[in-house]
Amino acid sequence: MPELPEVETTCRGIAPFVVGKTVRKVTVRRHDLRLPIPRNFPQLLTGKRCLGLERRAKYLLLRFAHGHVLGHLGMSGSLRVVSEQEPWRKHEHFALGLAHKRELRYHDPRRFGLWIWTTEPPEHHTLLRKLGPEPLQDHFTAEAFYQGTRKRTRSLKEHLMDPHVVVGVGNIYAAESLFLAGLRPGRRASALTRHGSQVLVQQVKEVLAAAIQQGGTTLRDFAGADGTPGYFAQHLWVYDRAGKPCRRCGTAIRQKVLGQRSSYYCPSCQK
DNA sequence: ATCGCCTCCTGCGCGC
DNA sequence: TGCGCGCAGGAGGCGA
Repeated sequence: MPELPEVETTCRGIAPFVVGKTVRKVTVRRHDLRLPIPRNFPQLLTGKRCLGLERRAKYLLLRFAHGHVLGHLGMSGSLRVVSEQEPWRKHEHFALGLAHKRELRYHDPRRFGLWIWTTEPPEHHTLLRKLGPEPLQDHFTAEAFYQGTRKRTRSLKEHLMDPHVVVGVGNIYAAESLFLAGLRPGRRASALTRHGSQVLVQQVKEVLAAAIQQGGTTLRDFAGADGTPGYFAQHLWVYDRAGKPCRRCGTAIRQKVLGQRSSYYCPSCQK
């Protein structure tokens, strides 16, 4: 299940097979994702050349001359490039036929993902309009993050995971960056200090950059476009380690639910 | 505006 | 082995 590094890994992995390539064929087996795949997807895309592929937050944008495909992998979505001969797996919902008898296949057991068409500039689309800054860009600053936490009563972790505050920080990387910043996930956001924000923002950037470099995190079923897993999981400090000894001090890692999501922290290393 | 809870869906691992 | 349960990497939508 993808967070920003997994989406970025996917984006980079499929780009060579997609960008500049003409869509030969569109096959949709199931339309009923979080939002329905448009019925006219095949007519819209067949014979059209993909002019660009980019990631915004955890969304993927395929640019065509007449509009954009806007995709999101949800909790369990993944894309891979396969030979068109390859038998369809369970939960593969659509395929874009590409050059050299290859196909881009979308797999999503839980169907929380979405693939839609938009003719507006994608940044104006309802789903993208209100998103916060990209964490790896310079305008995601400690000062801006600090200001956003003022008077916020929810937990620091929920705040960090809010895509309107900053995009791409999901449950794993929120836990990891809070650990590395030495901050407890359950503290009120408003209790963050300027210095705390400085450290946290720096750690968010470092953790995400490192995860991208490692090809993302594979917990259960994430794999890059060629099916290879990511290697970040072996570096996790706290995520999914409840009861296990802290890798830094040996204290048992604690688990606590915040905003309906499991949160993990070291009660000794994080204040 | 903000918060906190609910929801969508399927699969997996656990305890009995 | 089989069942029921809780939980899973996201995020929009709701009522308060």
